[in-house]
Amino acid sequence: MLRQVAEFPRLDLSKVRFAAGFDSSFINNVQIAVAVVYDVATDAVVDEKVTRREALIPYIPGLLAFRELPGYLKTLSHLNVKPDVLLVDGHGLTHPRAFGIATHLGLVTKTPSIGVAKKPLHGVVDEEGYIIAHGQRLGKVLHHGKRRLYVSIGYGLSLESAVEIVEKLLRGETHLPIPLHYADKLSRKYKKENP
DNA sequence: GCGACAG
DNA sequence: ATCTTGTCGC
Repeated sequence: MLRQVAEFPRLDLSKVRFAAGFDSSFINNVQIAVAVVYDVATDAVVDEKVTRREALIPYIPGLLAFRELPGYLKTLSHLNVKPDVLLVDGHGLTHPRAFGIATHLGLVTKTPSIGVAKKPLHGVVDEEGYIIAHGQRLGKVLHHGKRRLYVSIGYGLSLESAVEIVEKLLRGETHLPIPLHYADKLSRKYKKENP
């Protein structure tokens, strides 16, 4: 059971202008960590950085942050635009220990964060699509086109805000919200051009 | 012991 | 995540 030791404040969306998406590609154990900052006000990418490093830990379900977080922190340190919110490929509180990679990144950087995963990891989904984990509604399943997205609180915001932000960043043609979509594209492109 | 298991 | 060809469809 999760003891609520953190607040899940509702965010003033008019003050959430820069949304960053974090994603990784791998060449064996070399992580290519990408961050793309999107300006919600002008609908444009305003910053993007790529970083490479050797991942020291293999992928183990539940321990994703141990493998990928260091790369994200390194990439984040190179950004020129400071994000208002962080979108991470993976889960936040809808995690066996209520500490997925989105939560980890948000806590370490003291920045509101959201987990956006393509597959479920923990918890049960109720009739309304909410993901119940640790006795609370910590995430929500969003249906986009024919696919689904598992959105969860990362850190520093309410589930309502997390969902509101993700839905605002969804575009008809893409599966993932734009910042993550661009981050995914950039990481693959970088890998292809820099074997 | 068995099954589940983000990226 | 990554390995991978053709193929169905807008």
